[in-house]
Amino acid sequence: MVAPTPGPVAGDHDELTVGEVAARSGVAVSALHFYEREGLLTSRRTSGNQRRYRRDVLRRVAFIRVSQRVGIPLAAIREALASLPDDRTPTARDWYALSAAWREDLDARIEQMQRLRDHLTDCIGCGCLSLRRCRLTNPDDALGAEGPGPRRLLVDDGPGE
Amino acid sequence: MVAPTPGPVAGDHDELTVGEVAARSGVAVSALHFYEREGLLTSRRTSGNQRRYRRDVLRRVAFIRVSQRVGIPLAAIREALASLPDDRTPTARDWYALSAAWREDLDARIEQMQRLRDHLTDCIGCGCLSLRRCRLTNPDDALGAEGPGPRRLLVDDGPGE
DNA sequence: GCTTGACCTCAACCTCGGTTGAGGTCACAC
DNA sequence: GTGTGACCTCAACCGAGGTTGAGGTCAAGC
Repeated sequence: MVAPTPGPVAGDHDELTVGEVAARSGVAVSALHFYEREGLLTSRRTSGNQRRYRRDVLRRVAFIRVSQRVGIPLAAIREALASLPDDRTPTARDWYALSAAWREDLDARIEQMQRLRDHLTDCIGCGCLSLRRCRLTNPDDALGAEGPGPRRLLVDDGPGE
Repeated sequence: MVAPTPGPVAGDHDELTVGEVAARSGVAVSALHFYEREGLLTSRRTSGNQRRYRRDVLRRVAFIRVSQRVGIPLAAIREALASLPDDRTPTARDWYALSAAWREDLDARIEQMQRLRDHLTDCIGCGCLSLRRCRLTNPDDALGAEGPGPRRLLVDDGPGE
């Protein structure tokens, strides 16, 4: 069903068809089209209007999926990828700079999660989760990619309870 | 704008109106309605069909927001909350059991992120991100609440490159 | 030269987590 | 008893991140 059929594969070329990219990356063709529409990928077109990708598209797609997996929205991934050269295959140095930037973001997220883990049980158990002094309710992060809804989590518990 | 207006507040009651819950939790009234429709919250109705919440709804809402913040979908939060007694105010013990279950999930997520962080730079830089042996591409987690799309991240890099 | 599967575009639809607005009711204060 | 603001329901809409399907083209193999 995938590559080793005797169908039309680009075979020995060093450009990849959209189907090949899909098979190798595990991402649906429709998603690759979508990523291209959204400006995360680019492709050359053949005379017959079919997409041909440079091999480094695989690394781009991998970067996209890994980034999404940790909760980074596509818009932010697009911005990050925009720092890569569009006209040539990015070097290891290019990728290094990119991933180093992500590292900071990841560090912050990990720290936030650890804080959450370390205080979840006692905070929920004792009721302070709804108090303004609780560390969990303090939106002190600058990740900018949290979930939907208001940025502040909880603000007040009043005099009661 | 919040509680101390001379408007209609439930005041000294120990039940809360939807507006009071919204003000104290930092969650919009529309979101509270939504949570109730989705079965995450319950309320009593007055003779005039208005919602009245027990005070422990604040802790429920806090739990919902904290959980969402780490990427847990509402459906999973609803299931977790279903383990709380619906007819009485949950005890500290009830909450403890709930948050303990979340802890495991959090531990797994943190570990996954750390693995990602520790291998992101070298994997992307060296190109192994697209290789099947890469640890980042290994979907060995059992979190069940990852992003959309295929669960496997990358499967193959072929003989080239 | 024809078949067949991979490819193309475009529009519609989907889930999630809500928000917005219309049209109407409730309840507290004066 | 009337005004005002908080409340009610219901339906429509939003943005993110895609998928699905219709209708048509391209290209490799026989």
